[in-house]
Amino acid sequence: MSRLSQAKLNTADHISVSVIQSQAHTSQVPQLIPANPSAGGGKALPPSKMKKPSADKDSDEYRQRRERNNLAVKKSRMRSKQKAMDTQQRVNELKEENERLEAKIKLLSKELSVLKDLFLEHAHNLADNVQPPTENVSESDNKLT
Amino acid sequence: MSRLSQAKLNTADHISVSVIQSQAHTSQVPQLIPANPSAGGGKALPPSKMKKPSADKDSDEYRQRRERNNLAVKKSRMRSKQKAMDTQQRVNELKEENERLEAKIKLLSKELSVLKDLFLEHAHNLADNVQPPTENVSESDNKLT
DNA sequence: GTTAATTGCGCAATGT
DNA sequence: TACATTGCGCAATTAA
Repeated sequence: MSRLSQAKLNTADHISVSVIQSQAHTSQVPQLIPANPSAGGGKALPPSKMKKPSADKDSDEYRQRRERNNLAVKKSRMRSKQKAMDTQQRVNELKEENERLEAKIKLLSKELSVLKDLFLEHAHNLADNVQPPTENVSESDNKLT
Repeated sequence: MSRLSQAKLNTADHISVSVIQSQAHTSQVPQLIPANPSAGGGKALPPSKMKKPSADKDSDEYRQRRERNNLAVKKSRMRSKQKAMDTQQRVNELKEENERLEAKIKLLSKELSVLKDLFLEHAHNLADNVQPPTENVSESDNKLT
């Protein structure tokens, strides 16, 4: 279990915040947007327990960690996408392989069918001819067309 | 092409910003964090073109749009994940199917092999016996083992 | 033109 | 402690 805080917050409590990257456009100051404009009464969050009102986010170390995590995230997502593509590729390959195999089965079945027919034919011939253990094989045996 | 602004900004220009959800923990004020502390000189972004310094983000309509988009995003991501799972499932199914087909091929091949052997046997027998239209068939003819 | 769907990205919590 | 994953929201873009 996890993400409860966020989900609760943004979805339920409506306490989302947003910031912008500036430069390319808007360029404004980060703004806290209480999606709950109605909350005129109580302060949603007790400003207590703020160890570093100033530092913390400004911390050099914090930024480093963030940056590294961002890289890790990007990496992870790339892998994820690559994996998905590979899986899709695998599906295509397996499909082809399948068709190949089915074709082979079809061919083998056909061959078998032919051979079996030939066998039946011979069996009939034998049934007619193999009678005379002493002197068989005569023109009359010929039942084939 | 797209996302250039963001990529440029955060990655290259280092003008990232961050905000928090508050409540469950930190609960601080949104803070702009110029990853580029060295930029003491020029104002990165001309504060011009701010139509609504106050409203905009507070806009009721804005929140509605955001909320709708958030839902859409969630939906889209769910679908994406589901699709990935389905694809993986498909791979498994195809693999099984493949094995099934290969087994069948093996079986058919075996059958064919047997029948062919029988045929050869018969052929030899015939070669030995069906000869005497006149009387050539002699033991000496037997080249078989 | 509006809305929904996608997509890249950063943050934070959590997993390893 | 570092890196990897994952859920989430934002904004830009694209597709309906």
